[in-house]
Amino acid sequence: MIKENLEKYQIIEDCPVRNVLDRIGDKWSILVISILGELGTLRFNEINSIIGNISQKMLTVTLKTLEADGLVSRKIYPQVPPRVEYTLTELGNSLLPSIATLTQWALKNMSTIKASRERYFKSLSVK
Amino acid sequence: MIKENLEKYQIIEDCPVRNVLDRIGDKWSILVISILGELGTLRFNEINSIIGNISQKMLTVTLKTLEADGLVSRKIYPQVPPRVEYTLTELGNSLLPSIATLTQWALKNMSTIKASRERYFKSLSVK
DNA sequence: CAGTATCCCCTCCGATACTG
DNA sequence: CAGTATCGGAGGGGATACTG
Repeated sequence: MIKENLEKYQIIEDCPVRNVLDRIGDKWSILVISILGELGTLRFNEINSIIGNISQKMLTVTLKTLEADGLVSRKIYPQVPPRVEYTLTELGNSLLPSIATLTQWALKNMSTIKASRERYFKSLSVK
Repeated sequence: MIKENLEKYQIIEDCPVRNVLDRIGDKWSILVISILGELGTLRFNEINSIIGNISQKMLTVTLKTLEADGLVSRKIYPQVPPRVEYTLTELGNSLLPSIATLTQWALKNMSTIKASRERYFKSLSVK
Protein backbone atom coordinates (compact mmCIF):
# COMPACT_ATOMS: atom_id res chain seq x y z
CA MET A 1 0.00 0.00 0.00
CA ILE A 2 2.80 2.34 0.79
CA LYS A 3 5.37 0.90 -1.55
CA GLU A 4 3.26 1.61 -4.58
CA ASN A 5 3.26 5.27 -3.68
CA LEU A 6 6.94 5.59 -3.15
CA GLU A 7 8.01 6.59 -6.60
CA LYS A 8 5.14 8.98 -6.96
CA TYR A 9 6.43 11.26 -4.25
CA GLN A 10 10.06 10.34 -3.91
CA ILE A 11 11.22 11.91 -7.13
CA ILE A 12 11.15 15.37 -5.73
CA GLU A 13 13.33 16.87 -8.45
CA ASP A 14 10.56 16.86 -10.99
CA CYS A 15 7.72 17.33 -8.54
CA PRO A 16 5.45 19.89 -10.18
CA VAL A 17 4.34 21.46 -6.92
CA ARG A 18 7.93 21.94 -5.80
CA ASN A 19 8.67 23.45 -9.14
CA VAL A 20 5.96 26.03 -8.90
CA LEU A 21 6.32 26.66 -5.20
CA ASP A 22 10.01 27.28 -5.54
CA ARG A 23 9.12 30.18 -7.79
CA ILE A 24 6.01 31.76 -6.32
CA GLY A 25 6.48 30.57 -2.75
CA ASP A 26 8.89 33.37 -1.97
CA LYS A 27 8.01 36.49 -0.09
CA TRP A 28 6.81 38.77 -2.88
CA SER A 29 5.92 36.92 -6.10
CA ILE A 30 2.27 36.22 -5.41
CA LEU A 31 1.70 39.74 -4.17
CA VAL A 32 3.25 41.23 -7.30
CA ILE A 33 1.25 38.89 -9.54
CA SER A 34 -1.96 39.78 -7.72
CA ILE A 35 -1.31 43.50 -8.06
CA LEU A 36 -0.46 43.26 -11.74
CA GLY A 37 -3.47 41.00 -12.25
CA GLU A 38 -5.75 43.56 -10.75
CA LEU A 39 -4.28 46.82 -11.95
CA GLY A 40 -2.95 45.77 -15.36
CA THR A 41 0.19 47.51 -16.53
CA LEU A 42 2.39 49.24 -13.99
CA ARG A 43 5.76 50.92 -13.81
CA PHE A 44 8.50 49.84 -11.45
CA ASN A 45 7.97 52.62 -8.95
CA GLU A 46 4.22 52.23 -9.07
CA ILE A 47 4.48 48.64 -7.91
CA ASN A 48 7.00 49.80 -5.36
CA SER A 49 4.59 52.41 -3.98
CA ILE A 50 1.64 50.06 -3.90
CA ILE A 51 3.47 47.42 -1.92
CA GLY A 52 5.11 50.05 0.23
CA ASN A 53 7.45 47.95 2.31
CA ILE A 54 9.40 46.01 -0.28
CA SER A 55 13.06 46.81 -0.80
CA GLN A 56 14.16 47.96 -4.21
CA LYS A 57 16.44 44.98 -4.47
CA MET A 58 13.73 42.44 -3.80
CA LEU A 59 11.32 44.06 -6.22
CA THR A 60 14.01 43.87 -8.88
CA VAL A 61 14.78 40.26 -8.10
CA THR A 62 11.12 39.29 -7.97
CA LEU A 63 10.29 40.96 -11.27
CA LYS A 64 13.36 39.48 -12.96
CA THR A 65 12.43 35.98 -11.80
CA LEU A 66 8.83 36.40 -12.93
CA GLU A 67 10.08 37.69 -16.26
CA ALA A 68 12.47 34.77 -16.65
CA ASP A 69 9.65 32.35 -15.89
CA GLY A 70 7.50 34.03 -18.50
CA LEU A 71 4.86 35.20 -16.06
CA VAL A 72 5.53 38.89 -16.47
CA SER A 73 6.55 40.87 -19.54
CA ARG A 74 8.81 43.88 -19.37
CA LYS A 75 8.59 46.76 -21.78
CA ILE A 76 11.28 49.42 -21.88
CA TYR A 77 10.68 52.85 -23.34
CA PRO A 78 14.04 54.20 -24.48
CA GLN A 79 13.85 57.64 -22.96
CA VAL A 80 15.48 59.65 -20.19
CA PRO A 81 14.51 59.18 -17.48
CA PRO A 82 13.70 55.57 -18.40
CA ARG A 83 10.20 54.18 -18.31
CA VAL A 84 9.68 50.48 -17.76
CA GLU A 85 6.30 48.85 -17.68
CA TYR A 86 5.35 45.48 -16.33
CA THR A 87 2.34 43.42 -17.34
CA LEU A 88 1.22 39.87 -16.72
CA THR A 89 1.70 37.58 -19.68
CA GLU A 90 -0.99 35.13 -20.68
CA LEU A 91 0.82 32.54 -18.61
CA GLY A 92 0.86 34.92 -15.67
CA ASN A 93 -2.83 35.58 -16.06
CA SER A 94 -3.56 31.88 -16.13
CA LEU A 95 -2.13 31.64 -12.64
CA LEU A 96 -4.61 34.13 -11.19
CA PRO A 97 -7.44 31.64 -10.60
CA SER A 98 -5.15 29.36 -8.61
CA ILE A 99 -4.03 32.27 -6.50
CA ALA A 100 -7.62 33.36 -6.06
CA THR A 101 -8.56 29.88 -4.81
CA LEU A 102 -5.75 30.01 -2.31
CA THR A 103 -6.73 33.51 -1.24
CA GLN A 104 -10.33 32.46 -0.70
CA TRP A 105 -9.23 29.61 1.49
CA ALA A 106 -6.86 31.85 3.39
CA LEU A 107 -9.49 34.52 4.01
CA LYS A 108 -12.00 31.97 5.13
CA ASN A 109 -9.71 30.10 7.51
CA MET A 110 -7.26 32.70 8.78
CA SER A 111 -9.03 33.21 12.06
CA THR A 112 -9.47 29.49 12.66
CA ILE A 113 -5.78 28.88 12.12
CA LYS A 114 -4.81 31.78 14.31
CA ALA A 115 -7.02 30.49 17.09
CA SER A 116 -5.64 27.00 16.66
CA ARG A 117 -2.09 28.24 17.01
CA GLU A 118 -2.87 30.16 20.17
CA ARG A 119 -4.59 27.17 21.69
CA TYR A 120 -1.66 24.96 20.74
CA PHE A 121 1.00 27.16 22.28
CA LYS A 122 -1.08 27.76 25.36
CA SER A 123 -1.36 24.00 25.86
CA LEU A 124 2.41 23.72 25.53
CA SER A 125 3.14 26.27 28.23
CA VAL A 126 0.88 24.42 30.63
CA LYS A 127 2.88 21.23 30.39
CA MET B 1 -6.17 54.89 -9.39
CA ILE B 2 -3.19 53.71 -7.48
CA LYS B 3 -3.85 55.51 -4.26
CA GLU B 4 -7.14 53.73 -3.71
CA ASN B 5 -5.34 50.41 -3.79
CA LEU B 6 -2.64 51.32 -1.36
CA GLU B 7 -4.27 50.21 1.82
CA LYS B 8 -5.49 47.03 0.22
CA TYR B 9 -1.99 45.70 -0.29
CA GLN B 10 0.15 47.75 2.01
CA ILE B 11 -0.99 46.18 5.23
CA ILE B 12 1.05 43.08 4.74
CA GLU B 13 0.77 41.98 8.34
CA ASP B 14 -2.79 40.79 7.92
CA CYS B 15 -2.50 39.87 4.28
CA PRO B 16 -4.30 36.54 3.97
CA VAL B 17 -2.03 35.19 1.25
CA ARG B 18 1.07 36.01 3.25
CA ASN B 19 -0.54 34.31 6.20
CA VAL B 20 -1.18 31.09 4.39
CA LEU B 21 2.00 31.13 2.33
CA ASP B 22 4.13 31.63 5.40
CA ARG B 23 2.78 28.31 6.60
CA ILE B 24 2.49 26.07 3.58
CA GLY B 25 5.07 27.83 1.43
CA ASP B 26 7.94 26.01 3.09
CA LYS B 27 9.77 23.08 1.63
CA TRP B 28 7.68 20.19 2.93
CA SER B 29 4.21 21.22 4.13
CA ILE B 30 2.32 20.85 0.88
CA LEU B 31 3.95 17.53 0.15
CA VAL B 32 3.02 16.17 3.58
CA ILE B 33 -0.54 17.46 3.22
CA SER B 34 -0.84 15.88 -0.21
CA ILE B 35 0.42 12.55 1.02
CA LEU B 36 -1.88 12.51 4.03
CA GLY B 37 -4.72 13.66 1.80
CA GLU B 38 -4.21 10.75 -0.49
CA LEU B 39 -3.24 7.96 1.86
CA GLY B 40 -5.29 8.89 4.92
CA THR B 41 -3.74 8.06 8.27
CA LEU B 42 -0.02 7.45 8.47
CA ARG B 43 2.65 6.92 11.11
CA PHE B 44 5.71 9.11 11.44
CA ASN B 45 8.08 6.69 9.81
CA GLU B 46 5.63 5.87 7.06
CA ILE B 47 5.57 9.49 5.96
CA ASN B 48 9.32 9.52 6.33
CA SER B 49 9.69 6.52 4.02
CA ILE B 50 7.26 7.84 1.43
CA ILE B 51 9.02 11.15 1.10
CA GLY B 52 12.38 9.48 1.28
CA ASN B 53 14.69 12.47 1.32
CA ILE B 54 13.34 14.52 4.20
CA SER B 55 15.39 14.82 7.36
CA GLN B 56 13.86 13.58 10.59
CA LYS B 57 14.14 17.04 12.02
CA MET B 58 12.24 18.71 9.20
CA LEU B 59 9.50 16.11 9.24
CA THR B 60 9.07 16.74 12.95
CA VAL B 61 9.02 20.50 12.49
CA THR B 62 6.64 20.31 9.55
CA LEU B 63 4.20 18.03 11.35
CA LYS B 64 4.35 20.13 14.50
CA THR B 65 3.59 23.29 12.57
CA LEU B 66 0.73 21.65 10.71
CA GLU B 67 -0.61 20.36 14.00
CA ALA B 68 -0.33 23.80 15.60
CA ASP B 69 -2.21 25.32 12.68
CA GLY B 70 -4.91 22.71 13.05
CA LEU B 71 -4.34 21.14 9.64
CA VAL B 72 -3.12 17.81 10.95
CA SER B 73 -4.19 15.84 13.99
CA ARG B 74 -1.80 13.74 16.00
CA LYS B 75 -2.84 10.61 17.83
CA ILE B 76 -0.52 8.90 20.28
CA TYR B 77 -0.92 5.29 21.30
CA PRO B 78 0.65 4.89 24.74
CA GLN B 79 2.71 1.80 24.12
CA VAL B 80 6.34 0.82 23.81
CA PRO B 81 7.66 1.34 21.22
CA PRO B 82 5.41 4.33 20.68
CA ARG B 83 2.95 4.58 17.84
CA VAL B 84 1.91 7.99 16.56
CA GLU B 85 -0.54 8.50 13.76
CA TYR B 86 -1.11 11.57 11.67
CA THR B 87 -4.29 12.46 9.81
CA LEU B 88 -5.59 15.54 8.07
CA THR B 89 -8.19 17.43 10.03
CA GLU B 90 -11.28 18.78 8.34
CA LEU B 91 -9.46 22.06 7.93
CA GLY B 92 -6.53 20.24 6.39
CA ASN B 93 -8.83 18.43 4.00
CA SER B 94 -10.44 21.68 2.98
CA LEU B 95 -7.07 22.84 1.71
CA LEU B 96 -6.73 19.93 -0.71
CA PRO B 97 -8.75 21.48 -3.55
CA SER B 98 -6.60 24.61 -3.48
CA ILE B 99 -3.47 22.52 -3.63
CA ALA B 100 -4.97 20.46 -6.44
CA THR B 101 -5.69 23.61 -8.44
CA LEU B 102 -2.12 24.71 -7.99
CA THR B 103 -0.84 21.26 -8.93
CA GLN B 104 -2.92 21.23 -12.10
CA TRP B 105 -1.52 24.56 -13.12
CA ALA B 106 2.02 23.45 -12.32
CA LEU B 107 1.69 20.24 -14.30
CA LYS B 108 0.22 22.04 -17.26
CA ASN B 109 2.79 24.82 -17.37
CA MET B 110 6.00 23.30 -16.05
CA SER B 111 7.53 22.75 -19.45
CA THR B 112 6.56 26.21 -20.68
CA ILE B 113 8.19 27.82 -17.67
CA LYS B 114 11.28 25.70 -18.01
CA ALA B 115 11.61 26.64 -21.65
CA SER B 116 11.05 30.28 -20.83
CA ARG B 117 13.83 30.26 -18.28
CA GLU B 118 16.26 28.67 -20.66
CA ARG B 119 15.45 31.19 -23.35
CA TYR B 120 15.83 34.02 -20.85
CA PHE B 121 19.24 32.98 -19.59
CA LYS B 122 20.45 32.23 -23.07
CA SER B 123 19.50 35.74 -24.14
CA LEU B 124 21.41 37.10 -21.15
CA SER B 125 24.64 35.31 -22.03
CA VAL B 126 24.46 36.69 -25.56
CA LYS B 127 24.51 40.28 -24.40
C1' DC C 1 13.30 56.58 -12.96
C1' DA C 2 14.85 52.19 -12.71
C1' DG C 3 17.77 49.94 -11.46
C1' DT C 4 23.21 47.76 -9.40
C1' DA C 5 26.45 46.68 -5.97
C1' DT C 6 27.70 45.51 -1.20
C1' DC C 7 27.33 44.18 3.27
C1' DC C 8 25.28 41.54 6.66
C1' DC C 9 21.78 39.29 9.43
C1' DC C 10 18.83 35.67 10.19
C1' DT C 11 16.12 31.78 9.18
C1' DC C 12 15.65 27.45 6.80
C1' DC C 13 17.24 23.20 6.42
C1' DG C 14 20.41 19.06 6.53
C1' DA C 15 23.65 15.99 9.13
C1' DT C 16 24.68 13.81 13.06
C1' DA C 17 24.27 12.13 17.66
C1' DC C 18 21.47 11.03 21.46
C1' DT C 19 16.86 9.35 24.30
C1' DG C 20 12.30 7.50 26.54
C1' DC D 1 9.54 4.02 17.00
C1' DA D 2 9.29 8.68 17.35
C1' DG D 3 11.23 11.86 18.42
C1' DT D 4 15.01 15.91 20.74
C1' DA D 5 19.47 18.55 20.77
C1' DT D 6 23.14 20.74 18.60
C1' DC D 7 26.04 22.43 14.98
C1' DG D 8 26.90 24.57 10.73
C1' DG D 9 26.28 25.90 5.72
C1' DA D 10 23.49 28.18 2.17
C1' DG D 11 20.79 31.64 0.71
C1' DG D 12 16.71 34.71 1.20
C1' DG D 13 16.00 39.26 2.15
C1' DG D 14 16.77 44.20 4.19
C1' DA D 15 19.60 48.67 4.41
C1' DT D 16 22.37 51.62 2.26
C1' DA D 17 25.00 53.79 -1.27
C1' DC D 18 25.84 54.42 -6.02
C1' DT D 19 24.71 54.93 -11.51
C1' DG D 20 23.09 55.56 -16.67
